[in-house]
Amino acid sequence: MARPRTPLLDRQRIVDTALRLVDEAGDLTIPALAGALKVSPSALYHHVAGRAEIVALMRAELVRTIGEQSMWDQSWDAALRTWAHAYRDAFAGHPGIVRLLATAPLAESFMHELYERAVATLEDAGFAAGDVMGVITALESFILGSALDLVAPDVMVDAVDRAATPRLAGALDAVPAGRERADQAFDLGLAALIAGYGALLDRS
Amino acid sequence: MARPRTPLLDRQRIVDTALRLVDEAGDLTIPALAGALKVSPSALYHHVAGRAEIVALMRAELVRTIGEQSMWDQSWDAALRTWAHAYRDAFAGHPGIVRLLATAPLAESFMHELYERAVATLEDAGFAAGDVMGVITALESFILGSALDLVAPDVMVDAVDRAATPRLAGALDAVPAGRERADQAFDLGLAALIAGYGALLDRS
DNA sequence: TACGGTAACCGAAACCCATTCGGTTTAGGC
DNA sequence: GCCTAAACCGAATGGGTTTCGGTTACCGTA
Repeated sequence: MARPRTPLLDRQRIVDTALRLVDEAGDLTIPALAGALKVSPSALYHHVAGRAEIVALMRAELVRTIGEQSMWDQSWDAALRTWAHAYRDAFAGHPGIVRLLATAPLAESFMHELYERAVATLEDAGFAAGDVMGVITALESFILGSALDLVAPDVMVDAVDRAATPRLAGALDAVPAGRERADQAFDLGLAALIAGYGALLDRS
Repeated sequence: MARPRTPLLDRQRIVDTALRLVDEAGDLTIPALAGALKVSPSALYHHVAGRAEIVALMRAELVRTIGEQSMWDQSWDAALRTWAHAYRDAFAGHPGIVRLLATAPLAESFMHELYERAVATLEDAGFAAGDVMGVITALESFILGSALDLVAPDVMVDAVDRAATPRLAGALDAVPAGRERADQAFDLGLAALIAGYGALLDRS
């Protein structure tokens, strides 16, 4: 029980296990992670600087899966649509992680390639130079907000007072439950946002 | 040092102090809150169920300030615009709080009145019954995502490699710093989203 | 006015978490 | 073969949330 003949840990194994753990448990604690790796908590600190770095690695892993798709050789609106869906699907695939990532900046160095291509696509499509980052940022805000909505518990339809708020109650009756509800809202919002971008483009 | 002649605590004082504390310190801990109230940590538990309830009360307080404004006696698009700005301004006024609220559901009972009016406004404007909640949800997602963007640290312009990602670097040059950057992106996205909603309305 | 129940506080303790440090064993370069 | 550095463990530290028992004060009731 000292140094093992073959290493038990490496960064990749830590990240993979952390992702799995967050998916299952919904949160990330060092003791639980160490337990899943059959290792003492302190052993982790020989491979990562701390919990914050593990979260950063998880985000990098997620972003890597997004960047693997090639989407920028389409029209700007199709590209944005594909990007947004890939982005959100990555979150949807690991529901527990959104909470962890929401409280830390999205934009980091491993995003730069992605941004480069997005900027090029939008500028070439004719968006004003001063608008391009705004278009990207607003879309990202919508995606992240939608990812949070995705993991939020369902609105309790039964909890609304049908006498006090009848029209809300009626509107909720027309809404599906669970994942499908969030999906519909996301698709609707994404379509509206991109339609609005199109109108912006026509004016410039 | 037992029961004081006049109570030191009540829920309102706890919430107010918690809000102030989050604004100043950026996070909320029971010891710090108790210290600010000149009270022992355990005393808080006679007035609130726990930390989670304090966070919920803070959200309720924030939402209350949003709901105080009357905005629903305008056209639907002006109403949504006013609502979105009020919503986000509430977050912007208490930057530290976004992080706390992002990790918990938005929709709670004290939101119902607000939703009722929003639903009525949108339905009366002609939105399809099946779309109304989606319109509201997508807008909220955008607002919450923008609030997170607001408190996120600035993209480090110096950190982008101008040789590797020249078009990103150029686009960032056209972007202001700090609060103004987030404001621009929010205004752009909000305008686009509502324009897209308008197109949706025309089709139904 | 006396009394009993309840409310508001404190202090200590229990438990969990992230992190650090010293100790032990092994791998790998010279 | 030796010596350094690496990989792990165990214990300890410090901070966080929450619970519990004890003490004093308020308040309704007789």
